[in-house]
Amino acid sequence: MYTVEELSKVLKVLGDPTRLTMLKQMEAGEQCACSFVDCFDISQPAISRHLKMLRQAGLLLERRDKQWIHYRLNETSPFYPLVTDLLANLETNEPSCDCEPNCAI
Amino acid sequence: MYTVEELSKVLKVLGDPTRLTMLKQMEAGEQCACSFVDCFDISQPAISRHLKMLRQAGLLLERRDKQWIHYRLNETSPFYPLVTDLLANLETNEPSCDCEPNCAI
DNA sequence: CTTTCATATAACTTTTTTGTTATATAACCT
DNA sequence: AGGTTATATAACAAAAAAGTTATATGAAAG
Repeated sequence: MYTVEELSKVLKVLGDPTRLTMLKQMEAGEQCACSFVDCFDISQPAISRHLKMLRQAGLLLERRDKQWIHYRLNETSPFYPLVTDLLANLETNEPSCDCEPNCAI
Repeated sequence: MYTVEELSKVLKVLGDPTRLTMLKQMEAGEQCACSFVDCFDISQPAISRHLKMLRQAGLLLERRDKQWIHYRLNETSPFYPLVTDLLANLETNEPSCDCEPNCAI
């Protein structure tokens, strides 16, 4: 059971096309932050702030590998079931972002 | 399947404590607009705008009875399953709003 | 050690959201 | 008709969100 405050806070974070697309991409697995920078038409700091919001909502976990930071869905979040359910009903972004990240995965 | 644009738009509308609480109250059935005005600590025009946003997102239907307007969840919305699922996992607001609407229901 | 690359943070601007007060509309009630 | 009640809209102010450029941090590579 979520409280109104905590659920509305998470829904607000989810209610943005950039962040929703980021999550959709992480549905398939870990994503390097650099791949988001390549995919979206906004600046690197803007990407960084979107990721921070998702992290602060507890929806993401990060893993540092050398200079790259990889983000993935936090399966232990109380909102993980909600997130996966939403993503399962979300169309893959067209045209799909097929840019190659310059990290070694 | 929802598109990123339409889902993020609906989640943004849902991502507000006032609107989420309104929906929770409508989970039990139709609610008179006047009862929202009594329940929340914001002005009547603010209530009216929140209801408008929920209506414009297609989440509500309205029924006029004399001077009162009653709102209820739109069961035919493509987002109705999502909304009911969210509300089912949402705590009832404490302290519960037990103000009596002055309409004859 | 200095440069480079990936990412984060700071400072600031623009846009969006949410509230307010004042006013309009619509229905009801003498 | 004229007053009252319920709801909506307009105009505006304050707060929050989302973007930008400039700068900082931290790891890698010469």
